[in-house]
Amino acid sequence: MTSPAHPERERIARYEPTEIEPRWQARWDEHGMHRTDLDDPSRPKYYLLTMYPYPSGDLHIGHWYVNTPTDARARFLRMNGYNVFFPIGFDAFGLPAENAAIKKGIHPSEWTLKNIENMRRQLRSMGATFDWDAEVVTCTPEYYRWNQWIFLRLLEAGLAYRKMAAVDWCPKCVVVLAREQVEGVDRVCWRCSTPVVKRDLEQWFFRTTHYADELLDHSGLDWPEPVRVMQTNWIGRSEGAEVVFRTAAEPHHAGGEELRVFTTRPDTLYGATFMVLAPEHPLVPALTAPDRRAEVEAYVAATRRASEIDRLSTDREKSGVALGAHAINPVNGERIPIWIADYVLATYGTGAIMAVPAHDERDFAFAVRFGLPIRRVISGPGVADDAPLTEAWIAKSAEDRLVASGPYTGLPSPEGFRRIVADLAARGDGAASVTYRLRDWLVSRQRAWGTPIPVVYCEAQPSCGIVPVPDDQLPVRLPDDFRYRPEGGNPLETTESFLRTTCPGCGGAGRRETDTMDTFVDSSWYWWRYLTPHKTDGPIDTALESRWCSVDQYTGGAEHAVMHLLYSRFFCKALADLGVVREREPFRRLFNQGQILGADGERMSKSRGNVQDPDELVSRYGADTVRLFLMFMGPWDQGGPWSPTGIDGVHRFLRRVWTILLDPHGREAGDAGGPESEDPAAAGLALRRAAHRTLAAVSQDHEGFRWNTIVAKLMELTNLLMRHRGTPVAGTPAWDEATGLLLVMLAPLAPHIAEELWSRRLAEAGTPWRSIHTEPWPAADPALLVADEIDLPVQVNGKLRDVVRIAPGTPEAEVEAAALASAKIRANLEGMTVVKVIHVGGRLVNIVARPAG
RNA sequence: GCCGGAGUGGCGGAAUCGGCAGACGCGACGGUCUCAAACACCGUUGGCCGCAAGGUCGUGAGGGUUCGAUCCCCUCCUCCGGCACCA
Repeated sequence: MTSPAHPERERIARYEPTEIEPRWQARWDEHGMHRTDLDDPSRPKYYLLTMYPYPSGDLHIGHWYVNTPTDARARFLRMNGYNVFFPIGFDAFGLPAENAAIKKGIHPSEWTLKNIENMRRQLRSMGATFDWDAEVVTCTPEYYRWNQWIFLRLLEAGLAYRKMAAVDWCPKCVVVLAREQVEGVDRVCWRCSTPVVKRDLEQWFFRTTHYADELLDHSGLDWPEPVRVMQTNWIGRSEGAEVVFRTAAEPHHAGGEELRVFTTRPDTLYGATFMVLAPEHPLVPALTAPDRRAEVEAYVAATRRASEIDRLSTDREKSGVALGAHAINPVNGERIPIWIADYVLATYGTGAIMAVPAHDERDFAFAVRFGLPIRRVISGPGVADDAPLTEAWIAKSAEDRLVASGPYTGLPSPEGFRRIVADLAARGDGAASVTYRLRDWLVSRQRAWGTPIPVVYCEAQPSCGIVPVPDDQLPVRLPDDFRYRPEGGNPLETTESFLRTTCPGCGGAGRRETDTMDTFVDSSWYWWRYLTPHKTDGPIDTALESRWCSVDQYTGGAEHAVMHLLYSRFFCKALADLGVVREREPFRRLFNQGQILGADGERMSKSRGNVQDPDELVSRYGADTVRLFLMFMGPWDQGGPWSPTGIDGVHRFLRRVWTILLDPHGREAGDAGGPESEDPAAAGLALRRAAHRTLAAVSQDHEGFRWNTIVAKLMELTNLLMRHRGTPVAGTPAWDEATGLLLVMLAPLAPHIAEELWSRRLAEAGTPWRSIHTEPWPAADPALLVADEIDLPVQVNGKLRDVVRIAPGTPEAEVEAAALASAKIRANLEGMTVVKVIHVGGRLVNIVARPAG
């Protein structure tokens, strides 16, 4: 590297990020620069939240992709005068720790805490401004105690309750399986390949449906439209009616049982030609005729092996079985057969539908498959009332009207809807009703590595039943000594020290609940805990919550668009109603960054072996280069497969900045004659203009998280400075202004190199050190943003033919005259007649012309 | 399958109130420096035709609206995220 032939380049030290970066990180720590004074009233607050990571063991490049741009925003906002709170923590309960524990025979807590230790170190190497004093680790009793406290409050409020629900069960491992543990189309256990079965268990739920309508309301939230749409569809509000059918008497069944169906189209009630129950519907056994029993039971068993995604696939051929029973249509007394089919879900509506094949696609497919009657009861304008149907007729127009519907025949469809519902309601055979696709949140997990659900089953005689653990006995701690047994099962069920307790009600024998909570519970309120992570007399400091919430900006992956964000919104509303917090919405503004995939285009995971280790890149290029490269790769919301191609370009850019700042007068061997001939004053003005244009654009790009274009613009400015290096412009006040702005603009993105060069600049000027990260973000000078001439494209029939140079504000007529005067344009208009001239002010002129004659 | 998103040079991407497609970077090619190489710096770089001037095609495919479409509408293809026990 030291060639005597290059004396110029030896004047400055080489850019050595591995030397610079740890030095500044230590200095920032010493100065406590990133500890937020939550009580500072002098500056406006800004709560910047990034989704906390799962401590999987090693940081991969995806963590950098998620966190370093957010850190750039934190730094940018501080320079803009905000008191920024930017905390970090660990989402520390979950399945991988249990898997590791089973594999290595260690306690999941040991595995988790070790991972956290390593990840803290790696996170620090980003040079991110996390406030580590606020750190939260959800697997600590200090944290999960308050999960339990919140659970108890929800229980008291009737927002937590128990009911039966089906789980996927591996009979061989004797465990409940997560969805990702059920593999393949034949749905077998990931460990032992045993076919998975459904098992019904009594489980705990949170009543998210209580807030369904409020959750549909996203007003006042600055969230990406796709997320709002996905949540709206997920909640899936449907307005319709419940209609009460009754079962008919059969040799095997007395009849008269109520069968409630939910329908969004009560106006098609006369078209119901059969009824379909979910195979899990409680009346199925009673309704099944003896000669159908074998077939029905086989079908129910088969359904319980299928996933919901398969069941709802419209791609698949419809399947089902008739029960050999009938229902009576309340409007016309008609007997229609009752079937079961897996496309009807027990968890939606009433678990039963009236099938109107003429006007529902799924029912149509089912009727065709099984030869069931299809009866048109809605027709449109210009269509015969009995026109045959080749597909379901779904609300073709506002003028649709009822046909073959008894007294309702001829009514417009909406009117028929209202009248039929009103008449059913008057007779007690139905009522208008709203159903949601959203289900209550099943929070029970049959796992050992999670928050114990704080209830006790009293085993005294007489029994107190299910007794909540009193607040003063919280936390219910996980045992330190549980063992995963080779024969499987939830270890909590066999850990006597945990299991055996006394009933808080009567003091008699009691058994602890062994279900733990879904880890989404942890992540549904962690941002409040960041404000006071060690508070012991409650989960949340209300005064700080009032002051700091809602979160001003939340950033995280789009994979959380629905569940995590919806659960968090549910928690916020429930806790607001309980008086624990004041705000009803947790996150005012949301941004979804994309995901970095492995080089193979698949999600990065250890098992796939496609994980990119950032440490390696950091030691080779430095954190600043890695940060900048991730921001430069493309739009932040896009993500994409990992490829290091191009990281050298970003590194070269930083080296050029280094060279420009430390050696402004140097020349490189390959430099051309250079712009010495240029007028230095004019060049200086051009430089200032470029710097201020860059500043204006960069400031704007920050608001939209457009890191890639910020970096590109800084590169352009740098290229311009490079051209003036070694010319009389270098070292002038214009040069100093431009290089100063460059450093300030670079500071949020590449904080170490900016700080280093800034400190040298201050030292050279004899000014005492002040961190560049406390510099105020400058405002662009509007006078320098206006160009003194514009190159205006001129088109003929939409094709670019010439460019004319005009002064801004030139009157339209003059611009058009100039365009028409151009020799190239005249040549293109040869033999043509100008039809019209379209002039988009300051943007372009388009001359529309036709062949003459 | 359903819901949501994305397809632009050899590669990552830029430009969307409908107005110069390809900014910036990688790679490649040529040059300066060097005994040489590396580094650094300067220049060229969408395809096709042309010595050039210039022309022409071109933003996943096909159609439409418009003076003008990467951008709006319709149909289709591919990939990514989610689908309720991964986080």
